[in-house]
Amino acid sequence: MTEPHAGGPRARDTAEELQLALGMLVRRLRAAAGDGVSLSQMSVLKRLERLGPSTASELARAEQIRPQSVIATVNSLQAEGHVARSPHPTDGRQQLIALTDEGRALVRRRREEGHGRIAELITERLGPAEQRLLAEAVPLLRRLAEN
Amino acid sequence: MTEPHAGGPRARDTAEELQLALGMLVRRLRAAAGDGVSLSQMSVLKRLERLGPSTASELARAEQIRPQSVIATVNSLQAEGHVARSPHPTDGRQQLIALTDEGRALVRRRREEGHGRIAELITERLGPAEQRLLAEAVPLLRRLAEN
DNA sequence: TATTGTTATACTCTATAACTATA
DNA sequence: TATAGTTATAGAGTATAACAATA
Repeated sequence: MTEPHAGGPRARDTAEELQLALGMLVRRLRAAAGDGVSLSQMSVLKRLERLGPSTASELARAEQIRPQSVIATVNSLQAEGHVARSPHPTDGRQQLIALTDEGRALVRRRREEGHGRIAELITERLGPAEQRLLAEAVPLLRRLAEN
Repeated sequence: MTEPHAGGPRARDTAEELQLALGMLVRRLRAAAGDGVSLSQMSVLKRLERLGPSTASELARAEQIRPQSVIATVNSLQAEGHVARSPHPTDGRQQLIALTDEGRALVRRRREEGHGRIAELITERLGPAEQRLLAEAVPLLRRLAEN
């Protein structure tokens, strides 16, 4: 019964527990998404804040979803006044999507409020050492999620 | 500008990064869900394996979703032969939901295969020390997700 | 009356396929 | 022909509201 060098049962157990926790956390967050802005919408708004004005393709690549899916989200955000489209200066096929002032204010407000439920949970349920451990682990999750 | 005693900016940053990584990971896992069994379906199957035969209410509580939502998932699992319903022995209102032999075999097979994409990602992208760190952090995520 | 399960319906999120406009 | 954006449509996942059956 030799162990696989880099993983073995531990990786498998971690995977199972992680998947379970992931599902539950996402459900909890979705249920708690306030302000009338859904998780996906918020994700796109934050992405625009980081990237600046972007095309649908760029957003889709960053979010790891299809351009068609991003467009659906962008349409709803535009209808609510959080983003605006403008024609690309040189390529007539492209549309630049950008935060409106209102969208930017929404993201800022959300950040100041502590990112809602998840920050509350972290401070309520984890001690200082555990919070540090979690902070170290999050970049690893990020690596798992990246393309 | 006094800091909250147990959190402060660190918890807020962790929350933001965690939420971003969470969304991306779930999308990646959903896209990779094989075997014709979705993430929610698999979650219910695993839950039944842990809990044994359960009522819809019990499952809903464990999964943190509404009984109506669990019933939709159970209906699809039953149509595919992975679970079966039987009347509760003493309470005529309740239905016991249990894994069929086929459902049990599916969960076992999935575990032997290493829980699919997520275990692969862990062994491919993280070194041994990072895997240990992640394994320590997963129970914390679990705590955040619990009721 | 309270509890359990259920059906009907709707919304979010994402996908695939097919179309339009521009390069 | 290739690329960017888009529309149409569908399926998973979950919610609320309303109802039926049983306790």
